[in-house]
Amino acid sequence: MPKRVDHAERRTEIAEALVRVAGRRGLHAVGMRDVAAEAGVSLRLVQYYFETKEKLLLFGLEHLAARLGDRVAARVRAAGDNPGPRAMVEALLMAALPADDESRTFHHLYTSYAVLSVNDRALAAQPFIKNPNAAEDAVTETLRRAQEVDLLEPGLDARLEAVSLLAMSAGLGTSILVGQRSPESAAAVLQHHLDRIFRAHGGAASTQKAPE
Amino acid sequence: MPKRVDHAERRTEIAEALVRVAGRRGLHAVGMRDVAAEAGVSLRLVQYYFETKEKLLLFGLEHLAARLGDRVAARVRAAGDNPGPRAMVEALLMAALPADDESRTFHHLYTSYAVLSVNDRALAAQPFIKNPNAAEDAVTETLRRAQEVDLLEPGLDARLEAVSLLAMSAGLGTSILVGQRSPESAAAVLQHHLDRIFRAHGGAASTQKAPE
DNA sequence: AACATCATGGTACGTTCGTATCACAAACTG
DNA sequence: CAGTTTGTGATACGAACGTACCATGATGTT
Repeated sequence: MPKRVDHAERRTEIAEALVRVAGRRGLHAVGMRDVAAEAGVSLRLVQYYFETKEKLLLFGLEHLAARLGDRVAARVRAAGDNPGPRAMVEALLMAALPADDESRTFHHLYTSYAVLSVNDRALAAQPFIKNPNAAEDAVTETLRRAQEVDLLEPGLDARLEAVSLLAMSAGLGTSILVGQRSPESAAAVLQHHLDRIFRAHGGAASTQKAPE
Repeated sequence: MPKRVDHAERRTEIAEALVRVAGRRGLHAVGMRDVAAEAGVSLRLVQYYFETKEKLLLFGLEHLAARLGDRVAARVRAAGDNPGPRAMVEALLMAALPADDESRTFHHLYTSYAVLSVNDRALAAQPFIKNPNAAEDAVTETLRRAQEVDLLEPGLDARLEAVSLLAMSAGLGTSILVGQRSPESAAAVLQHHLDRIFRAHGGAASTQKAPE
């Protein structure tokens, strides 16, 4: 049986098993044995590809962040081949809302990791500062470009608006997660705020009606 | 030694020990023995006053929510004997930001519980829907009163603004918690957004200095 | 004074968890 | 073909955890 095997691929499979089972039962309740069972391999194998649980968790977080990034990028791409600034920002923010099962899991686990990172130096490093900062920069840059072609209300501070939007999106995401708010109502709140920032004008391709 | 003892008081002491130790080491890492040690009692005692760990956690959450409520109320009261709507909203939102150690612990643990509540029906019930809804109602009501005396920019939807503000505050809180943003910068973002909603006018006692 | 009840301590039990160990077959290397 | 490396299984081990059990002194009641 033991043929040569691609470690990276194997690790990814196991990490995805981790994400699945953690999404179902909560990150705190996941053990090595659960991950092994979910991945359909033996406990020993999980140990073999990640020597320790902490390394598994760490890799799981990186994997999760990467997948989240992919997802956002896909949404932005899906907004059209040359999307306007508003459509782009909208896609980015909406992708971050836990609307479907997959993004719900993302949000749930990302928050779980965030909580762990408060007490675990190793988890804190990258994803909770670098990634949000990247998102902030991206939104800021998009807003700046919108400003240059006069698509924004005058007198706005692009970075400040970017931070506000992302904070709002994150906060709304959490309230969806705990069941306080529906995804639709959260999306409406975001739309409303975008309406306030972007100038209303005739024929743009962004504020259509009901998204999926 | 065994004299008659006030159970409620005892339970509160233990719950506060739970909050302290959980704030230090993370909720996931707290066991009965840790709580007992922190409270300076025996393991048996913790078992005696809360038969099961789940009940301890549940009570801890209730206690935390109540203390958080007290804290917000105190901040609002501290805003003056008859604070204007803006000062009131400001106090409420700022109190929710993890600026000092105590509110940092609040935010940390509240988020921990929120994550647990996704998979634990018993934890979900009250605090993550009822309390936020109450806050939302309070802010909405305050904004409505501000509208009546023409303190807001015209044409705003009070409830929508309240939701936006609270979501932003929550999102900023999390980013402070994970170390992405400073409390000062988060406060500035909130102030900026309040400036946009409330009409600028001469002598209010709220929007003092410069952001960043 | 006798007795029930309350508060508390100590400790044992069964489980689960992360990790380590032993064993072995397949695949590559020379 | 011999030998080393690599992938995989089964299982054992020690620690920690939540809970249960047993004991006992203090308090209140009759």
